[in-house]
Amino acid sequence: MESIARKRELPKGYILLHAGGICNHLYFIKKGLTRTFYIKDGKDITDWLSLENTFATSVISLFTRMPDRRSIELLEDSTIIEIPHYELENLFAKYHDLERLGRLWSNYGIVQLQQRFDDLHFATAAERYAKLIQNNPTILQRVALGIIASYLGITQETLSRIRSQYSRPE
Amino acid sequence: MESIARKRELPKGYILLHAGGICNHLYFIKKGLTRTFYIKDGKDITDWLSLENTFATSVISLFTRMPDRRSIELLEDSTIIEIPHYELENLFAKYHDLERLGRLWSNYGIVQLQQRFDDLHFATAAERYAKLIQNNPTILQRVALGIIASYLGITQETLSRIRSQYSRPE
DNA sequence: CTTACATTTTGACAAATGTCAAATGTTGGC
DNA sequence: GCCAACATTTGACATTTGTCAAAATGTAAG
Repeated sequence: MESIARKRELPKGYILLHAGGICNHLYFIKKGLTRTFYIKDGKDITDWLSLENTFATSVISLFTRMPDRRSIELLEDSTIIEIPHYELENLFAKYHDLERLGRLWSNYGIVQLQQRFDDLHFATAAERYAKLIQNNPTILQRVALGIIASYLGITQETLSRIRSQYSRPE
Repeated sequence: MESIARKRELPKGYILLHAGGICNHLYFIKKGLTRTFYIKDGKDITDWLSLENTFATSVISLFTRMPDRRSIELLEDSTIIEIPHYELENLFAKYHDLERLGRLWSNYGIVQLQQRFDDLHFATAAERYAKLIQNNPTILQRVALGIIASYLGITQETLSRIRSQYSRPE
């Protein structure tokens, strides 16, 4: 297995994936924190945050083998296990049980994405913020507010105002 | 194969999946059109539209085996191929090649969902509408505006106003 | 300790979208 | 053709969120 996955210790700010490229790896975050982001109309949009023991990648690029606008950046010094796309595919082709694991992993990804989709679809900014800190109380200590705001689909100023409501209940 | 999947001719308005239940089927829409929807704060929210030759299901419920708030309703008389969850799993367990197909289908689902997620994340209502009619010019003739609006994450009145802008360019 | 820089908050105002009600348009029996 | 039921548009106004600028706060290096 050591020939397939590669462990890397990388510093805060390191770019795992550059925008406009094809994503050839699945990244497992052993320690640390990444954000997946892209630039739209000059604005920096954070698409996803991956904490320790979760995966990061551009799913669109990994699965379609086409370029994607997303980049992945380390927000802290991190330990990353990177697994090349072709190694995964080889394993899946060779071992039925691993293919099953791959399928279940994809299904789990759909469920997570669907839940975030639902939030964005018809939840208010305040509801989304409440859910985030409930599911992830430590995130505020680790990620700048501007990034959190963009992750939630709002501006930093709006998030700041939601927070000030929060602390002094009417 | 005929013992696994079941073909059904069903009328407009038929409910394929009831809210609060566990979704035990993957539905392939051979002919017709379905919407997946749920009620939030008394409002009817259309989550997904499945045209012919695509699938409909509650992915959350199908994959987690837990109840979900979503229902699936036929918007036209339709021909549905329904495949029970356990038949799928049996096939996947038996045939590695089918498991691969299942995995690739899930990956394709992620890509689609990611694209809709991106739209909702930081595209304006007008951008989302433009994309929908570009990808699916016939949808307006087949689906009521209120449903389209909710699918796009806006109210019917806002959609109506976006449309009137559209027809007379400034 | 203090300067320099980045982050967060606040203010004033603009733009986008929602709400509710009424008017208009469309469709399918009878 | 006419009516009833339903779908769509329009109007007036409220609410939410965004924009831009400035002030306040936090943080790290010398």
